[in-house]
Amino acid sequence: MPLDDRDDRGEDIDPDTLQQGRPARPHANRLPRDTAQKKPTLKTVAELTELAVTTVSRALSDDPQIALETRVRVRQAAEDVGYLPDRAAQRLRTGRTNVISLVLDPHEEILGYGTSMIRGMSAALRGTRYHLVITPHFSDTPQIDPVKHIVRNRMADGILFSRTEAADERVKFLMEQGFPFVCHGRTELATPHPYVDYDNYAFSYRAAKSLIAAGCRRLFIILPPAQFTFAHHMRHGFMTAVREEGVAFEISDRVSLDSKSDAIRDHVAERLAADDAPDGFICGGEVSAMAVMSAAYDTGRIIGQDVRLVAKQTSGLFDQVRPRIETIYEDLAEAGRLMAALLLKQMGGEVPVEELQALQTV
Amino acid sequence: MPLDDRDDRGEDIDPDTLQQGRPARPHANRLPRDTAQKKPTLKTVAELTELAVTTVSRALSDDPQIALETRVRVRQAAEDVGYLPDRAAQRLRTGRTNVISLVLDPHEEILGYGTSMIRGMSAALRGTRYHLVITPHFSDTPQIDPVKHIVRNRMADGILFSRTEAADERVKFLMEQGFPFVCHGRTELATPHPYVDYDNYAFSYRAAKSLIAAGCRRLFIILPPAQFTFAHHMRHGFMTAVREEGVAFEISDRVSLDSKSDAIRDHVAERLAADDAPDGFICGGEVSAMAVMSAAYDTGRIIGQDVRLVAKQTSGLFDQVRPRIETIYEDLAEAGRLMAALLLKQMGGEVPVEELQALQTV
DNA sequence: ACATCGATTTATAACGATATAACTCATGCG
DNA sequence: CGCATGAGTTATATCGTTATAAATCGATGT
Repeated sequence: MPLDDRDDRGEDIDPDTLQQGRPARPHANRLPRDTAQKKPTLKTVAELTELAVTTVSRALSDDPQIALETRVRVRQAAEDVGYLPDRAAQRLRTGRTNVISLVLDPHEEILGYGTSMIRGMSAALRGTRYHLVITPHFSDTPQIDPVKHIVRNRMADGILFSRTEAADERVKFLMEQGFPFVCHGRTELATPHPYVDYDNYAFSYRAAKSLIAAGCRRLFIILPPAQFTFAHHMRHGFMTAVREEGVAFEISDRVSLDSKSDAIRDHVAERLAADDAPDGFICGGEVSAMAVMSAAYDTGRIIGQDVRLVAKQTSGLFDQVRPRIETIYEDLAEAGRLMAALLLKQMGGEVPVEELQALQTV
Repeated sequence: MPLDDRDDRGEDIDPDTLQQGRPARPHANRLPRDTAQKKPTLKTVAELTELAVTTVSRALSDDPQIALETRVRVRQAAEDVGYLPDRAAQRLRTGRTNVISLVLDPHEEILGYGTSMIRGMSAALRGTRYHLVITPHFSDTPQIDPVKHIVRNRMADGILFSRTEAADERVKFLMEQGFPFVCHGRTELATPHPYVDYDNYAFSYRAAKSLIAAGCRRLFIILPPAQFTFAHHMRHGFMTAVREEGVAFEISDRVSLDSKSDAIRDHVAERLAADDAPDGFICGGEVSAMAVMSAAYDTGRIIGQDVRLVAKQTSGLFDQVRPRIETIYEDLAEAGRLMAALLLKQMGGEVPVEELQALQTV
């Protein structure tokens, strides 16, 4: 790899940083003396060192064929003129972008979601040649659109995404294309694929057991929309627990974790007002948990006494929510770290797909 | 502009989308017949139409010099083979990236913040040649690092960012470089620059007036860290109101909007336990408002009775928070829309800087 | 008939990097 | 003395696009 252009070590102090009145001219020279009227390229360094462009290129990528002394000299010259390789040219020639793209739906439920995950991914990518960029995607267009766009335009060398569906088009597409990716959540496709998932079966199993142990006799669970694989996992864990214990239950069919929070609140409030009102709630997300809490409040129920609630916690939000509720933590920063790590591993060379799968326990 | 590569119209139905067992081969042919063993380029289209590469290029960019009939023919042929211009090559040749970069700090306070803003920006960019990508930045490294990186490596044609400081290094740098940008929030630099800001003076002025009108006699405001310009605005609005009304007040010096929410809660709880406890709180952010609420709860205060709270609302969170609190809304989606629009205007040609400044009223 | 013009189309040269193959030139060995 | 060896360096071609200048050709005007 040529000059490490990732960390902008702050060694170039602009002396004119304080000159306010000066009109902005495009790409004003950064160096005190007018060494660089325009951006330095390999040619610039080549002329400076009286070597061929090719030699400079190889020297900068630490090719052992180039004499060590030459490599040092070139590296020094390159740094002197502030040479940075042109990403576009590198990309055109090599087909590599040095970019990893996270396709993220800045959905309401995303609250802490994206944040922590991004944090983990950035951490895992720090020190590598790769940059993380986020491509926003909104649920009003097909999930696969941004993915196709990235692949076709080679906007990245690898893709990360979440909200994986049981028959995920993105997974199919990327597998076909042989394009590196790791997704958060599994599919139910026959072909194995790389993923990082959280044990949502265990989550709702444990949540249900906990509610029942606390005395709840009618459980209500709000699931993700059915197309997401983890909806099945959550349902399954929930069903196993309620069957084992033989308590009444309901699975919301009118609202999902992705519903507007007002809709969730209204629906829950309605159910709470009924004769057969549930006394225990399970929410796989923070927004829906807030909605359940407001519904309880609005109908005069006290959380922790009249009704109980177990929610999945992915941010620090519930640390400040009162009354306190029971939460089960999903470490999304770790998930992000893992996803990026597995992607790197995958791009590093042929790896059996089993080594690219990870399940986070609750 | 050549073929619109933004919207992946879903016209290519992969017939083998269901073939699971098939091993993934890199960039398998998408078309039924093996027309394209490899990615089609201008050359491909040129051969097909028996025209020169140059002609095809110009035809696709709707050059009036090319006969209309030819343009139509070329466009058709390009579509037939699924031609998409190579971004890297375009970028190398033209120096344009067709990318706009939002540098975002996925900070805790960001909750709804980023989400809405991104939504607005995406909306404003829809239908243009530009793509929005988000470059995450964490507060443990200088704010200017990712900006420098983007400019030096020409990772984008324009930059958007938030959390503007009074003497913002990024603004200075970008002005010097003549690089297009719009920031959320103003600086206090002498040079005027493009920005979109919210009237935070009015926010805290109105918040304070409202609390006083409701009977509060000792106001407590939690400000952003002092380096951010809007900290000054908020302070000023607050001070004006309390002076006009002659009530007691305190400005938190131990915690800021960026403090960990636990720290805010502990501090507020401490103040609430004191003899001279405040009875009215103003929070410029959602996380800190939650912290104030939990502190009130933990010390046995009832929000809306014993103490009051006015918070800035940027997401739907407070719709579900109970008891309800008074909020003042800041429309971040609109801010994002505006920022992107002003950036486009700026990149479109020389525009007086006054036309690139916007202030959102409360 | 010939220069000129307008409407099209095209050849050529970049943009900045790297993969490939070829070139130097001193050294070692038979 | 000639030739293979190999370390070190370099020339050339190419990635896919577009800016620039030039070429083609029938039609027009004098």
